[in-house]
Amino acid sequence: MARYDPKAAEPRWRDAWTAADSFRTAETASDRPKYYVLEMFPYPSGRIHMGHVRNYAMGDVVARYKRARGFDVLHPMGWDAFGMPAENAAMARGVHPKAWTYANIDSMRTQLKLLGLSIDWSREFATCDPEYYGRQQAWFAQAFRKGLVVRREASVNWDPVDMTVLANEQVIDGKGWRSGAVVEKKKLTQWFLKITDYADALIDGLSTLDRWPDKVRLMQENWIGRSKGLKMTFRPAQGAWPKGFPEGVEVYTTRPDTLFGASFLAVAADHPLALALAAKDADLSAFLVAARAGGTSEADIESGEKLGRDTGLTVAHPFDPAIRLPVWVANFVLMDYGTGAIFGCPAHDQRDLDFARKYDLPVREVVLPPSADPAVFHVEQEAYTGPGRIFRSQFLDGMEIEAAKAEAVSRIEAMGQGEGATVYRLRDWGVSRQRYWGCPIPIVHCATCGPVPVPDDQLPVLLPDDVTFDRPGNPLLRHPTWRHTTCPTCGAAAERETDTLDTFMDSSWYFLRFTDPDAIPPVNREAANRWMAVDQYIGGVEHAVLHLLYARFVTRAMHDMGMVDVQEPFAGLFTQGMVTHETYAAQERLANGGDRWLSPAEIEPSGNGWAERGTGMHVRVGGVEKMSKSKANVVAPEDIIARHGVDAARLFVLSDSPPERDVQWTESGVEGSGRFVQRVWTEVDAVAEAGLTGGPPDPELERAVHKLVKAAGEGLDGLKFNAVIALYYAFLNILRRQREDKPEAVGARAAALQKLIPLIAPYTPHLAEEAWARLGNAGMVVDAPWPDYDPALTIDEEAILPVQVNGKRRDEIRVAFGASEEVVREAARANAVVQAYLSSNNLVERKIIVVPNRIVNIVAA
RNA sequence: GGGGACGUGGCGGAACGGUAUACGCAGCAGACUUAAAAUCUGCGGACUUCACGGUCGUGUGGGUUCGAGUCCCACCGUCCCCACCA
Repeated sequence: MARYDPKAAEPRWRDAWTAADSFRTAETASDRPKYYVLEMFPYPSGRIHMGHVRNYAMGDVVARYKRARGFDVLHPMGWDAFGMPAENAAMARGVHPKAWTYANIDSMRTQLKLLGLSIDWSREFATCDPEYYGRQQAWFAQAFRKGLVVRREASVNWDPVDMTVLANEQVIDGKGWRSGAVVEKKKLTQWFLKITDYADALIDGLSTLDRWPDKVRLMQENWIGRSKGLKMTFRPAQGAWPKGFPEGVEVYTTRPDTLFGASFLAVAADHPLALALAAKDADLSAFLVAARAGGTSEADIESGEKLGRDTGLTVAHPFDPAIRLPVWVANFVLMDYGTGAIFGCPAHDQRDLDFARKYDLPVREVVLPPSADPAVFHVEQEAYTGPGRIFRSQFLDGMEIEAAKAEAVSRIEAMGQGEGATVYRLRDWGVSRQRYWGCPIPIVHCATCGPVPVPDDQLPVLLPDDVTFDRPGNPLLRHPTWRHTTCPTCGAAAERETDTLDTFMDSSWYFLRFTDPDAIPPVNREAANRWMAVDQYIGGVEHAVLHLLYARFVTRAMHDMGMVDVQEPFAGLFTQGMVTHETYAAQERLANGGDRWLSPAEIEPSGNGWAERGTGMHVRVGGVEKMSKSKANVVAPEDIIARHGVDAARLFVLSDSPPERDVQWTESGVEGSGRFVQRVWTEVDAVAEAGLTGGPPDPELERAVHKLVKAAGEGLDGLKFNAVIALYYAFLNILRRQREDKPEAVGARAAALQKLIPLIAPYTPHLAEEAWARLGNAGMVVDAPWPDYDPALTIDEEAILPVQVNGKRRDEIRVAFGASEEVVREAARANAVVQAYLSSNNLVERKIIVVPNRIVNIVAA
């Protein structure tokens, strides 16, 4: 019997699919339903890694399955091709970012094609193609005209390594998401997309995304951070108030119910009042500098001391002007949230309490916990934030917290000193990047007309090729001629914007462009209506509040600009886990004391451990971690494919763990997947050798295959790839046993295999084609429909029911499937083991619970 | 500090509230082979029993239920997200 040779068969079938153009998207809409499968498109680093294999294998299984199920499938691929690494390569090696990027795309495309993915490559594009970014510029210009794009000076996150601004979402724990450098605050004039205009829509839209993980929806909701409260003004009472503050200070609070507990006001170090006072107060000025220096990393907050300065000013309490509150500047008040000022209620807010204890400010309890004694209740070092009734608060006394909030808000509103307000944590999306390798912002700055969007007939604004990277900073800014142009409106000499767009802009609408990559407008509305929304989007959870939030925003913005009809781009989202591997450290350490990590290729088995290949030195096995160059625990997809075939690799990354969890790559595991491939071939080859027909029927095998078809489809609908593969293994065990027990039942096994092969085709498509041909089928399995099943054959004739007494299994009985409760009850009563157990323990039957076809429980006492 | 997820054999994991540990990996024993590889067969929760069997077992402690890995409460542990957000 011949072994299956993946190395020979796999390229042959890839060529056959290409020759037949099997994955070309249906050009025109049919009466078949549509299905849009998309995996997050890759950054063209130059090499694919196992994470790509897993991501694209999942998408490919879904795409091939839906195709077999009769859907018109759109399954495209492209490249998220702008970004810093191309410029870094230019600076390090003198290669042009464009040449570097396109060369990487070429080699990555070659590698990706080895995976045998059912992708329509005719729709491929890169975001650095002028045909793509030019259309992005058209959208941006239109958004500018609609007022969705604004330019303003703002305090921004500055990455000193990449020398560019970062959006809030791109700062992770105080560091740049790509460079890892500690981010600085800078005042710069920047372009912003007004994502905050969509804060409510983006939160409310989440409730329609019922095929998204709850976790991602929650993360987005928290990121947008909607809170309802009161914005109100405290009027000046005493002190030398600087000019410009006749009304006093406006604060934001979510606890207007605790207004009578106020003991101070605090403004941020960047607050206009603090700045005005500091202008004439050197001591305060020094304090502001120190307060701004405090970081926002975890350690800073943990150890961060509450610091403040009394301004000497006081304000009047709105409900009782006799009460005067001092105004402080405090380091823990943030300028860019709410109004940059708060009233402090130490008894019911931990930060305010810490501050009050430090500076000896009054602590006045106004919320009485249930069943607490008002005469005794005192807050010491822990603020009380739980439920209760208001006391010591005049007209609010006796109210529950929510009622008191409502009452306080309406009184303040009636007094004209404020109003109920909703504030958000979300900030506008700063999209200016001071970099070369990105989409030029299509704006011209004119001395008389101001910023003017470039008209559509002058797009794209092309990136110049002749740029230099010999100095840090933005090459566009120092290009001798590029930025000099004329104003599109008045024709006078003018300058181009030299900032480029955040690359997250590029990935915020590419899924729309895939529906018609050659469209003249950014999006072909008809094509988008046919294909959108993406039915199944698959990618890493690390984009939960980056890409996925931006893409939702841009799609909604395009909708409101009349460009598309969809509002939510991704109807179904799946966040897959990473590929991990054990780590191996050499016995001796590096000079700096760090571990010298060894790659899996550098070690060999030794005793019951590992030794370094060549030296034989003992190897320490470290933790299981995400594959990374720094830990050397990377296996290259090309090597795996060369050794085991791509089908085994695809199968393994899907089989060994649930798809949302990390999967640990092991050599023995992928060998197991290789065995699966061989075992399928063994069964196919055996029936083919025997002539594919003849012999007795095999009802047991037939039932098993109908059950399998049902379960495999249901499992795939739920993306339970690992569970489905386990069923295939179990079925192979049955098939092998039947072949040994009833070798003559060739026709029955051939029939079973005719159903099995299309089931495995989404996972191991090359093997499936080879087997399909060997089974005598004319066409390719890629064009074969998903098998159907007879529901009557998915149930057994006989049911084996465990019999429990008081919840403990004592024996089992066999009854006809679907037998009535009465029949089951009598059979259980008649069971000898049960009778013996009851009588020897002096138990009498009280009740019998029958779960049809499942279990019987005799309740006895 | 706030929010969320998850704890099941040696390992990855499976299990509509209904026989816990399917399937895979590793391991042990055996068959085939001169031998090895490959392949195939069998055995693998703990304690106890010659055996049939019995008792205990899904992080810990309670609860709901005829019945709990699954639902509820508390705790312990691990991981993820957010974070002086008023």
